[in-house]
Amino acid sequence: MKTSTNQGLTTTDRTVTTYTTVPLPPCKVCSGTSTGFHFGVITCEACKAFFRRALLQKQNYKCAKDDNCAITDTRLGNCSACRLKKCFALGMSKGGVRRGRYSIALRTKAIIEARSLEGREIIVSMSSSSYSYESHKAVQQKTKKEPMDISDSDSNSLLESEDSKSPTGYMPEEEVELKNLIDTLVSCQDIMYPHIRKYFENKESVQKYHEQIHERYKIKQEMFGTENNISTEEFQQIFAETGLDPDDRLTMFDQKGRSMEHYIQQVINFAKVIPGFKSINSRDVAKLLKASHYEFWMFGYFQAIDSKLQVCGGEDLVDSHISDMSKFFSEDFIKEGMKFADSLKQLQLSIEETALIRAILLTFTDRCTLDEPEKIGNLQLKYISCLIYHLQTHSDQPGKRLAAIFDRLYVARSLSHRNIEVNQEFLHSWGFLIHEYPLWKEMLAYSGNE
Amino acid sequence: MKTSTNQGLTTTDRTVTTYTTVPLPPCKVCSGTSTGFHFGVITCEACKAFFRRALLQKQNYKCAKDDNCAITDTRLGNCSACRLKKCFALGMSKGGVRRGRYSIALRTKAIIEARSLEGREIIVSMSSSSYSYESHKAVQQKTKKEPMDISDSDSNSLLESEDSKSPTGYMPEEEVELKNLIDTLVSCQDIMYPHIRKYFENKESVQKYHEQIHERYKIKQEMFGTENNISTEEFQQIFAETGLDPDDRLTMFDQKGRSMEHYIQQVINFAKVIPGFKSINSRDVAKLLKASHYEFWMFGYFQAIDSKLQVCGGEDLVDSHISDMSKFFSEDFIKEGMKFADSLKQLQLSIEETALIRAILLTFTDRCTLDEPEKIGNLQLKYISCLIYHLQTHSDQPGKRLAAIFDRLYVARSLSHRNIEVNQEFLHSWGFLIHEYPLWKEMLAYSGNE
DNA sequence: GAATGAGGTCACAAGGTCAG
DNA sequence: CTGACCTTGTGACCTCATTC
Ligand SMILES: [Zn+2]
Ligand SMILES: [Zn+2]
Ligand SMILES: [Zn+2]
Ligand SMILES: [Zn+2]
Repeated sequence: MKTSTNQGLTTTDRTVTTYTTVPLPPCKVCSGTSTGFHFGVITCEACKAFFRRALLQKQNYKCAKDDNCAITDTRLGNCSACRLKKCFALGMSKGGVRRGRYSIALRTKAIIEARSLEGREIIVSMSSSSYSYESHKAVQQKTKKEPMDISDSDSNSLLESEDSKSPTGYMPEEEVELKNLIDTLVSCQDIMYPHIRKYFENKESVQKYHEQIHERYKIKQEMFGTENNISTEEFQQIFAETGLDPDDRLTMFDQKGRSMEHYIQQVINFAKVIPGFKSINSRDVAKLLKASHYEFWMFGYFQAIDSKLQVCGGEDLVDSHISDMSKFFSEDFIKEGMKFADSLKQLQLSIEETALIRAILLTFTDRCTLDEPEKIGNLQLKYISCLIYHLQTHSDQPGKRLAAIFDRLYVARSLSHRNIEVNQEFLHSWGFLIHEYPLWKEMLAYSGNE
Repeated sequence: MKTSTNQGLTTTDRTVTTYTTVPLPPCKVCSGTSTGFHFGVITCEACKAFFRRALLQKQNYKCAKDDNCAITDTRLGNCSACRLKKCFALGMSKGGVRRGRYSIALRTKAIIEARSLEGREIIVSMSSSSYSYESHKAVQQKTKKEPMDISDSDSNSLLESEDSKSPTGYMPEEEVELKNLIDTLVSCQDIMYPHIRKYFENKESVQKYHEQIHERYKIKQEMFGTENNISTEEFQQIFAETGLDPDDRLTMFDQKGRSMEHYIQQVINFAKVIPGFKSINSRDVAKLLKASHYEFWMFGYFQAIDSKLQVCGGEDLVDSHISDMSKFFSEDFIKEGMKFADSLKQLQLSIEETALIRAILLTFTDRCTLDEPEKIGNLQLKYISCLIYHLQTHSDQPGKRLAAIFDRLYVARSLSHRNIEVNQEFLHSWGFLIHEYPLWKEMLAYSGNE
């Protein structure tokens, strides 16, 4: 009969993103149109064939130039030696490659991780400890064996999407499981950060609160003028010589310090409590918490930021205007953060989404060297599955929304990197006061790996 | 045996196999039998080797005559100097040549473009802006960065056909995408030109309509005789002297003018709405619309023409007999158009094919100088993919049909060139009345390149 | 049944060869 | 020198095992 479906023209149209999943980034080797993971890396059909051929018949390619030719779209001539070199540098290899269908969650996770690796070929190739490939290389389930594993047993099969609809009351076990996990995460968040829910449920009062902060700032401004612009150096000199606190900077520091100590304590408690984290060794937990600090805060408190009024505050935060914050941190960076918070607001995240996202961003395995990367990777997979399930049942465009969320996650990571630098500067200037706030200090001192 | 396995095309038997694409035109240099693209141009083996050799050992050929010898498909007697010159004039060059296999759509596009260049060597070589080689030379998209591109993605307009999935329910994503694009194009056409569909669905009533027009013409003819043959000059003289409209010419002009204004407005709206066009800058859009005007109309309204009765008309057109039209345009040209319309009718184009063809002919990048030729080229590739897909699923001889369609497109382009000249004459004679119809005026004023 | 990636096939265009 | 034919790297498309 008709059959005859799939054929021709597949590749030409892959350029356009598919709606149901996170979009595939371009070929890591040549920037052409990618068609999935090949030998462990997202590449185009051409680079895939090239690499396969290279493995097959060990051609001794020689670069005619300096071994650093750019590999662009290879439809035009390219240096084969450098192309192959780049393939290896990106981690392409024959072994441990995944086969068969991906669950949506796994696929999403793999792509996100690949994206977060952008422009890091060399590092990876040098360090040779490529955790980051875990997810699409030999993700394999050893699971089975282990008796322990995560709150919710094994069953890493996960939703399957597809049916998922349950208007009739009945609900498959897996769905129940995911639903429970979501509820639990939200509850944990509610318990540890009871105020966060208010940002979702009382947006008007939050708005008023922000206006008040702004009001107070204006009054202060009128009383004392705008000449608060004492530089960090000037301030420290005055303080050293006179012991005075000319612009309440120290008071603010202490406020912030106390607030952060409490906040961080709750982060730790959150991690202790949420499903799956209990079984992770504490060294890894500590690393994960430190590495995701900025993002974890941002996705919890983006609604506490008002980029128009340039204020930030809430019942569980230190209220402050950007002019206060910039006494400690780079104003540019603060503004970037505010802009980012704005973009999150536009997404209109729900509290469930927020809790799930925060769980996901806690469990990126490629932020640092971990003792149990697979375990944590599987955990993240679970959270991603929950998010996908939640979107499928609560959004009319789940694929698009998922992509949008992961796009934000991606951007947040780059901000997070900036934050580490900013924190270094902060510590340099204010480290002499930090000893009273050990948790904060530890958080600030995190500089990348360990 | 049977086993329906799929090839590039339908699989009646396995005999078909061959990728019946558009036939390859003869060698651009010597008119011999071509063997594909060589150094960017469709040539024969001989010319390919000749050009390669010429690049290798830079012989200084000298023409014994006047540097304009004809190059023929003979083994001996070709002037090497002129042959090489012609090679260069046609755009042959070593750089940026495609490697590897072609996708069906790309190959089709490349050949079509090559054909449309016939007899234009010199122009191309002078302008040195050889857009037309884009498709087989470094077509590729740098895309990557752009949030980009084309079609579906948001589908912010129009029905978008949500379901659209055919009887059997499931369908691979890529196919769904192509199908959606086709549906969307058809819908756009339906919305902007609601009457076009009637030409497809009520051929009998169209036929009757045409007969009525002819009837009226005959009646008028009997009443007033056939001596309406006042020439343009005579008419204008009478009009200038008396202000009279002896043969209703001015009334017809106004009718036509109003009709065209509306039609062109719908062309613009069509372009605003169809997937992919939204992201093209308006300067390019304007150029494309103007350059394809004639063809776009023809492929939309060929069924409104009856070459036997020599009439043209429909609900959204100005009904007229050839004797009316020839008051404004060259009768020869009108007859050519009618003949062409007839050939289109014989093809029995479906409404989907029509919509796709119209999208394709809007996006030829070699009609004029464009700001974003690659983008538009990629867009056209998309439309061509859709057409190929549609033919594969709806025609029993997709390859043949594709070739036939592109053959018509090719002929249409030459008519389009004639049309530009005809329009110049028209403007010359009737420009003094055109100011009330600014869109029409702009369309008519188009003379090739901006 | 649907999706995915390894491996395979062969269309395609350079570049080379060698009788004419 | 010419051009039919061959060799080679390439990449679009297909098949199939695997996994969900
Ligand atoms: Zn590539
Ligand atoms: Zn090189
Ligand atoms: Zn030739
Ligand atoms: Zn000559």
